Amino acid sequence: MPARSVSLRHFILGLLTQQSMSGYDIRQVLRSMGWLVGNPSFGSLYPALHALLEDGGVTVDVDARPGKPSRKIYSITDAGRQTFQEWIDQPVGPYASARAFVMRLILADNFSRAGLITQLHQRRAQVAAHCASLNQTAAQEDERSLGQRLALDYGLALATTELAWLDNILNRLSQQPQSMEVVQGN
Amino acid sequence: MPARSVSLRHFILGLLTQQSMSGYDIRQVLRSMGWLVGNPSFGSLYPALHALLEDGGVTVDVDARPGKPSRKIYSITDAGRQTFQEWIDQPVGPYASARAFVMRLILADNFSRAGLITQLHQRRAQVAAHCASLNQTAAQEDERSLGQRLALDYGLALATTELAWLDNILNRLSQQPQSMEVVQGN
DNA sequence: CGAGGCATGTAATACGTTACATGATTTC
DNA sequence: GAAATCATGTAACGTATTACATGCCTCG
Repeated sequence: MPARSVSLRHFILGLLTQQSMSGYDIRQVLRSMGWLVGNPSFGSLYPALHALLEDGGVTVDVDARPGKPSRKIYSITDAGRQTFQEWIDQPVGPYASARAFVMRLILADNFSRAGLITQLHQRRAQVAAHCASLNQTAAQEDERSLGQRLALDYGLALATTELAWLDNILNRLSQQPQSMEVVQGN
Repeated sequence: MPARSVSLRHFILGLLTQQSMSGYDIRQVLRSMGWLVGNPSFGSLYPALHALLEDGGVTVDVDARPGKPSRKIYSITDAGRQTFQEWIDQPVGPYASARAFVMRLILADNFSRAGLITQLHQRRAQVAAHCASLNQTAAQEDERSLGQRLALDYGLALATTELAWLDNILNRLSQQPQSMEVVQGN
């Protein structure tokens, strides 16, 4: 019973809670996010879907369109929903990458509002810890190569921005607890 | 002849160009960078070193310290240096993650100054492209979930910061072409 | 004397990428 | 008519994670 990270499978489930779609569609969504979630190839996408099928997390409907290549539309089952909920409810590990966080962000609609806020707080704590650790490393008076100094500076710049962003969103969320249009201002 | 990314092996080689060290030491360096380069476990570190040994990229010296556990100090060979140079000279792929970039940054000392600037420019171009792609996605008037809007906003915030950071460093590098203390001003 | 750090390793497993394979349709 | 897009899939390969296994030293 290994505590798997296995994000792709769960991510697919998350997308399917919002809408039934084909493997190809899923890839389009992923692509539209650019780098953010990586560019999973079909070689990982289709096997993931097949695995989900076997586990009973999804069902297929073949959409045979005369003339055009037929599509396989995957829909999530109740079991799939439950699996997904269990996954998303558990806190992200302390070393979660930005990518893992973004994936959860994209599926934020599947959180309760409170769940979303919890996720954001957890991320905040982790980024803050990362920041502190970088600062600590930077403060050491070891000889350090130019590259290492650059990398530390880079990491701190990004982490600082992320903290500010998180605070910003958390503020908006607590100020306008009913609005869904948190990101509308620009 | 697959164009491998195989970063860990090359990254180890890069570290060894700066100093001979043991597997444990390498892990310490990695740890000191926090998230930036991930936390490769020994399960990947040691096999990587063994593989490098077989390929003749490194040599070992056993440092038997009476009383204490003996350490295996790895040193890079000429062949290893060459392998590393070839790797680092080739441009990063268009989908290189921040992690891949940071790894190259840390090894920046192994670039010529011109090489470093080239790397930074390449990264700049890629981040700019990513940024543009996110903006394009954001501009589409599709219905979009809260999560997707949040993720796009997040990605843009980070990408924008990264662009600014890159410009900043590139400026300093071109203004003070001889100084190594580019990151000294905090 | 127990916890945690130092120091090395192996084996099972699962995961993703790359390349390969197919075939129809739309666009230039 | 060639190239790109839609649409699905398989197989080989390499790689990382996890868990396991060992042993000594130091600090509290």
